[in-house]
Amino acid sequence: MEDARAERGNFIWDFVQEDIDAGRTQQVHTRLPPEPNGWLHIGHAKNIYVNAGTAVRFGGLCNLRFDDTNPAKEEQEFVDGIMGDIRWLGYDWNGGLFFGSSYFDKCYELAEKLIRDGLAYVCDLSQEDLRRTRGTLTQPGQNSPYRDRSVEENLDLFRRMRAGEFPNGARVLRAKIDMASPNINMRDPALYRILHMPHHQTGDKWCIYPMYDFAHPIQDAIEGITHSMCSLEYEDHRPLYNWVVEVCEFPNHPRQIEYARLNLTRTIMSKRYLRRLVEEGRVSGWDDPRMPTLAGMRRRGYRPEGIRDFIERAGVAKADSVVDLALLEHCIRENLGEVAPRAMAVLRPLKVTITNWPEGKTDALPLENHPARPEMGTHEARFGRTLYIEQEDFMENPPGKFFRMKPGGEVRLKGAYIVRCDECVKDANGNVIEVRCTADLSSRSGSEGADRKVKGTLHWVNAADAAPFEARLYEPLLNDEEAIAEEVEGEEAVPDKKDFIARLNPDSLTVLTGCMAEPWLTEAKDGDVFQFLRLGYFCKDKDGFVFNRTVELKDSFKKAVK
RNA sequence: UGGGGUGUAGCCAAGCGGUAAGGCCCGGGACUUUGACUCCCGUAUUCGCAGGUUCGAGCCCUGCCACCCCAGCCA
Repeated sequence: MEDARAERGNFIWDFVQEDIDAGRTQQVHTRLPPEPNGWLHIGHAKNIYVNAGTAVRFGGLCNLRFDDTNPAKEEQEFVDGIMGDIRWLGYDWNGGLFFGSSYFDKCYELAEKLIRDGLAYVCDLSQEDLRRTRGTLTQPGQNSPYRDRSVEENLDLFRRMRAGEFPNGARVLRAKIDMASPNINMRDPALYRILHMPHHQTGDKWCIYPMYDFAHPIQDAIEGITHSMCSLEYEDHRPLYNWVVEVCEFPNHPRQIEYARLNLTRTIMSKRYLRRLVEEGRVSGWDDPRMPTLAGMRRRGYRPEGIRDFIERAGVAKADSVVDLALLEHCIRENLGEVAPRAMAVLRPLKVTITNWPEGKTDALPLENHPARPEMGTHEARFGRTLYIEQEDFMENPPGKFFRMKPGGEVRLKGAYIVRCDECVKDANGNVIEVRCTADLSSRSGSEGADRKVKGTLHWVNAADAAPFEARLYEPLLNDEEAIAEEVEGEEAVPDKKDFIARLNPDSLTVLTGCMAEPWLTEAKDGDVFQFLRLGYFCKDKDGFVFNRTVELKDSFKKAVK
């Protein structure tokens, strides 16, 4: 069954298979081309799945190549973080680690070749003039007055661009294609721009940098990439991609294949805005548990297997889509449910006194770490006269079908005894502060009398052993479009969604204080995840615990106790 | 009113001329030492719309409609 799912293909694999069958592809070779201008988010996980995953599927190679052709936006911090995240997700770059910037010499050389071949020219038009002469969506552009410069003049100018003789923006190297092309990307696109700025890899060696459209196909071709997967917005760039590969006369011609990027409901997936959240201090960093970054999800306790499963189940296609967050949560829950040890803790303690249990006596009870996986062993819970249960697990005047603790009712305390609630004690304000119960001593779990059925089972902790803890409950970073629309600056009738201000759910962070039964929990390592029965998952984090309320109760129960 | 794409259930998504896979969500039931988990069962007479071809169309043809992307010296 696992195999059936793993074998389920996608349209990209069909293309690759066709190329293999037709003999066009010997060994599949793909690449991951992250731009080091931010940390990876869940959307990048799809790109990794598509590219690295395709290499895995066909027993091929995958390179990691940082697409760092624009020093203005890129930083070393991000290249380190990205490598860690890719590894964490479970992928690697068996084809090698590369930097786009290490091809700057080759790009330059090819640019000169294009000039000599009459396929590129130095254009002196200002940015504004260039924009104006490019034409519009419906009108063709006009040839640049510099379009027919001689090869010698172009070469001279281009070399002087490289030598740093001109200021930023003074000139640009353009491909000589067709200003009347209906595809605007083919209207003599810029190949090189002047940018006097040090680069995190090449320092101040260069003051001209190749554009993505020029550099990317060159990098792919040089590295022997057979299939280059990218998102839909590059479809219009494919003719240019092919043009570059052809005019540079590479023997290898990679095939660019586009797919729809991942969108998730209520989730901000724009690096630009995630970056803004970090820079404005609205979150603690790229790894804030509210962020949709891989680092943030890792801190929330999401496991890479769950994320991979999600990406795979969401599918790869060309239709624009927005995947329901519920699918991600389902995959995470399913994965965590399989691997997380069970543990008991109480978030909002309510004191319970077992009146027929002697003061000072404790009973050590074995609890399974995982009900479906006995090999995970057991741990010990100590039962005593004074316990804590969840405040929400007691109701003095419950509606029907309330299976938890109520006056006169019986419930089982998980792994221990069936207890009957005799009375509750209230404070001056009428709040219930203590519940007094009688235990059925013959009903100890595992004993003869234990098979008596009661409808409800509750988790609990022994007051004497309970260790207080704090956990942060985060809701994911939500992008509530209606609420956000109110915050849009300006008064545009139809604000561009790119102008929406990312904002945090005001209730997105709550600090919970509770009691945990098992001291071993506090000794857990960072990243360890535990399922707290019925409540959700805790992940040990560098700053304490992060709590995910991923277990939802059925509506039928919610209605019953409403 | 240019070009490139995409439209199959509430959300994803298979389908490649032979009579609509699967997952999530939702509903019902069984089970249950947590109402979770697990497990069954159910959920598109119909594939953006309209014609046409065919014994037969989600798949082919024609026309229309809707949505997304492109006018950075970003990627």
